[in-house]
Amino acid sequence: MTRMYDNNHMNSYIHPELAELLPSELLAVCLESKISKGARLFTEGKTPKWMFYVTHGEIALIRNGVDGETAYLQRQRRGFVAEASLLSDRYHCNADALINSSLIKGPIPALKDWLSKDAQFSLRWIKMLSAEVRRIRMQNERLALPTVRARILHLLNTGNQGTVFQVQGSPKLMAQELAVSHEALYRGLAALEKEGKIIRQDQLIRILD
Amino acid sequence: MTRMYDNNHMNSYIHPELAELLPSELLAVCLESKISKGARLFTEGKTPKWMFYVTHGEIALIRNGVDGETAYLQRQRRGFVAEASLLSDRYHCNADALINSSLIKGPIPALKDWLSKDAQFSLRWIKMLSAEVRRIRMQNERLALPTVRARILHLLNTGNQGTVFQVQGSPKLMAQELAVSHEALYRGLAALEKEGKIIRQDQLIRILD
DNA sequence: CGTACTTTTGAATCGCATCAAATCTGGTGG
DNA sequence: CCACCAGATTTGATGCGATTCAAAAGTACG
Repeated sequence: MTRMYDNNHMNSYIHPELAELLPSELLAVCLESKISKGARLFTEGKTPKWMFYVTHGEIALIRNGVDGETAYLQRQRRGFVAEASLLSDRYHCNADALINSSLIKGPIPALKDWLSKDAQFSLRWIKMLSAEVRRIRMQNERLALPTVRARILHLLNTGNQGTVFQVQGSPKLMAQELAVSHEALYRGLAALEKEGKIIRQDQLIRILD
Repeated sequence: MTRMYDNNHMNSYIHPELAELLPSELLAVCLESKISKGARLFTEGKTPKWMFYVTHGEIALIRNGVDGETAYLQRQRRGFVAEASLLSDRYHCNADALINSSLIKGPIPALKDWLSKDAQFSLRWIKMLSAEVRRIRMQNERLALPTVRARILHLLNTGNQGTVFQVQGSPKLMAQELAVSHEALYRGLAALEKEGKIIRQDQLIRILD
């Protein structure tokens, strides 16, 4: 359950986002790895050694509250995890695999090294972080809405461009992302569908009007 | 009501955070400016020309929902505004002054220029953005909590180190930050005080136990 | 075919938003 | 200095919406 699989040098062809972001020399020292459902990717307080990029699966940043209950800081299905810890001397939260996942990891010392000598790479990194800031701010705005209905509509309107919204993972995960109970989400979606504002088809939600 | 005051070259001595972050040549081309309560600092869709740093006052990032109601993406009393738009070709939201405010602004082309040639500056910028990402993620975690009580406790426990929490601005603004009604916040604080978990003294909240 | 999980509906309860009103506060001008 | 006003703080009452618990129906998978 908590075993890490073997590491292998990665195949850059299949990860365009990384290939565009990282200098090729850096890409060459990145490794592919896998992690099993339930395993811990890194631990709060430890010194960051690797940057992670999720290619398949789902990784969650987790903090444990005083009561022992777990709070999700971020959930990542495709993209960076802990990109904000790159220059930190310690991780600020735990990261667990919610399902079996595939990752690419890059050694942080080398990353820092390149950032400090390759200003163009730094610029790209800044751009990536800026996009992340905007994304999280949007999520903030969403969670500040008082009703389930409003949060759903906000997600449909801003989570995706165009008239079709793709549910990431499952409706239950979507409920967690909206910080509402899954029952409330199901009811909210059903209400919107009855009103003719959306049409659900499997993983897709068609937005009308 | 919407008049901008004159600009002046800034006095770097009084802003240590900026002085540590920016190269001195960049600091030299920054300007001080003031903005009146209610005035708009920048507008969604426009091309970013200036980076802003709030020294006194309060600036809010604002998006208008479909119903015309306003949603707050960020509120800044001291620190950067729109730091995530530095490399964007357009602002992603509006920014208004909630009260008369003092700002320092730096020209974005010069900032970009320096970022692309001064890797150490880029590193510091990355560090600043990373801290912002962590801060907003924390706020996310807070808003995901279902009850007013839990949000208050989360803010008290994480919003500040140590046993004393300083209310930023006013309790009403604190309520908005927690996305609860001010009545609910007052009641929540009163309940916590009656339970002996906190003691309120003006702007300070002493956390017991 | 059974087991585990998801989806859905139902009912009870609780907390919060909202509306209302009273008190308190600081600031302004007469 | 006091009268006044605008806003903040506080308390109360009501209704709605969401959580929670429960249970049924649907679905995937070995």
